[in-house]
Amino acid sequence: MEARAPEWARAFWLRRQMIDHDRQFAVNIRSKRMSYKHNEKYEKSELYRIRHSAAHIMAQAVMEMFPEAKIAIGPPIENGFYYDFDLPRNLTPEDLKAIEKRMRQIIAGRHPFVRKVVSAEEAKKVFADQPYKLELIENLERGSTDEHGNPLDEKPEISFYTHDTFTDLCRGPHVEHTGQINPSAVKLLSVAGAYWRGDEHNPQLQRIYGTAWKTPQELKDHLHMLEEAKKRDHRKLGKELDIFTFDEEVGPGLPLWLPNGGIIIEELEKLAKEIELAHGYERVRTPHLTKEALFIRSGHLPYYAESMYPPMEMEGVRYYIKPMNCPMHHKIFAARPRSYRDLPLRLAEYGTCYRYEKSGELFGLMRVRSMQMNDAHIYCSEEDFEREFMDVIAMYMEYFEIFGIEKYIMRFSTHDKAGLGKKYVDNERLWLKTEDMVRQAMENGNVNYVEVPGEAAFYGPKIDVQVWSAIGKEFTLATNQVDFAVPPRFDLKFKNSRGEDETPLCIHRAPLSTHERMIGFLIEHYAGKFPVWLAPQQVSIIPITDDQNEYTVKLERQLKAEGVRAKADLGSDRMNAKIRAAQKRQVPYMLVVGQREVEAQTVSLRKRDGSRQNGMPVGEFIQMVKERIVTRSPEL
RNA sequence: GCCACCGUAGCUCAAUGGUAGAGCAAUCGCUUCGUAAGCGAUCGGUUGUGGGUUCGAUUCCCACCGGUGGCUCCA
Repeated sequence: MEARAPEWARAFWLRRQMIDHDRQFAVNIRSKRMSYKHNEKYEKSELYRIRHSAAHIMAQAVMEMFPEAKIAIGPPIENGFYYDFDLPRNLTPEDLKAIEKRMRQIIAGRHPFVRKVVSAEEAKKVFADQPYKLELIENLERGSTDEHGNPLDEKPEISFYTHDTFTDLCRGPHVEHTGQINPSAVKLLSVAGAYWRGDEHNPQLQRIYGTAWKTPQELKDHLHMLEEAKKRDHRKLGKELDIFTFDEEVGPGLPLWLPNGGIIIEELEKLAKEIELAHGYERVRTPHLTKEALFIRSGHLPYYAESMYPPMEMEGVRYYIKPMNCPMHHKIFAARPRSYRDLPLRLAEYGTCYRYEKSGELFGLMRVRSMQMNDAHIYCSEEDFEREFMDVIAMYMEYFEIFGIEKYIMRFSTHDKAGLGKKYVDNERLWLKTEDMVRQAMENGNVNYVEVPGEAAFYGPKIDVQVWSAIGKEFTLATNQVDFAVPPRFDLKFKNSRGEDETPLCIHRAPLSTHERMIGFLIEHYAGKFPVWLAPQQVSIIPITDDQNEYTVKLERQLKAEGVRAKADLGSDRMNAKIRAAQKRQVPYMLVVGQREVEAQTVSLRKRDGSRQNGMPVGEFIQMVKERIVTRSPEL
């Protein structure tokens, strides 16, 4: 008999895998305040000083070009730096070239960076006509936040850094003199709009992004890496591999899944159904439309209206297209009286939702307006909460192991005080309580996570799994959310063992994200080389001459009968061209058949990695493919 | 939504103030070949859409649509 060790316990070897070292993101596990984007090691590095100094040099060049420019902030970032300016006119690509050229001249001057601690009075005098700097100085004076808007514990010193003719309010550190920057390892990349202090109600500034390295070779390598990343961008691969398309007349953010994409969706749903069955979920189905009343009750309308498609009116009643499935699932819970014996009730649905994302936020498949969520709602008592919550985490692990997903961070997204009653339901006591429940569960399960305040859902805290797209954008893939707020609004109740009414907690979870984001992510994760079970076409059968056509068709029939996605390639192309075509489509297996194979009833197997196995008996090949498919093996 | 840039054939790209070409793909022939492109022919575009300037606009200007890089926002 099996000891009923919590099923999720085995998953927690994960500890060491949590952090993406390549990105130099800091660990800062369980640190309350630090964003995981901070990295002390980076902040102490020479590269950081080089980039920080390059930002100042760029600001000098811009000030020379526009003496009336107002300067904002210019920090180093991952792989580079930026500086924000308020300028009399918009920058052009030619301006960037001129600024870059001027930067090289300044660098050649070998100007020392000189630090000077000043009083707030003095600082204000120097920056009297620099409103953004004045605002920063006032903040420093109050000791409330640093230049990133992060809260500070103690009142910091106010310091200036001066090189050549340029002085900036800055905490440093910098290189000793501009000559320590290699002028051929610096490059300005782009201009972008950016709101002052990241708030869209503030004026928009012009941000210049640049990159800087120690050597020209490092710069070259970095630019090369950016090029390589573009090649694995799901928007490019998705087109090349015929997975999805967008059509101007259909609308932005509304993907059309091509047959190949349809196959991947089917496979993912099959996987989800298997795993959810094993974890005790039941499948339900709900409409895409509901009356306004439902979303008023759920509380989505005040908090979420901006992201919803506008209502449509029929016979005097307003209907909304659903942006999420939860309210309907709540109604299924409420469809009949519930006993504690019914709990935990786990309702799953690949629900289709529509959200009106702002046009500029759309991003290929990763951010769309129509999506199918790997959704489920778990209704449970408080006592069952930890087990249920961690069972979802265990499910993440099961999936991530199948996909070989290793680079991610679990983000514990909590509320912040400022958002209470605005972004978040106004019940601080329950926020603190449920956050503590999640924290405890994660600690007990020994799962690593990073706590980030201000990222919670409006109804409760959550554990998000953060991943990065090929070109470095961060996305939430999976999510596991606590909801203490909505079940009471729906008046959800169950009879506990003492015969009393109790309100269940609700866990919203989406381990496989949405089809859209998951597949966008997987395309990049695999660089288009899907494992056999997910590959839209698994086998291409290629005759060497027309004489083998009959054998080729027979093989195709045989493979299809075994559930293998095989296709005979009978065109008039030469074998070599057919192989090339299959390679470009990333078909895992090519079966080349000539006279020898027909006679021996074998196949010559070529895998997409180029490896070959000649004279393989047909039965042996079929067995191998089926084994790969059934076990969802990552092996080719 | 905001700022900037971009939009030529299914795809990748070229060209010009005098209405556009190439390669690949597709189609049709020829070729029958042993592990990443055989040869030839044909087809394919009101240069994203609408307006304006001009004798003439695909090229210049404006608006809209769509995309890209950011900001804001998020599964």
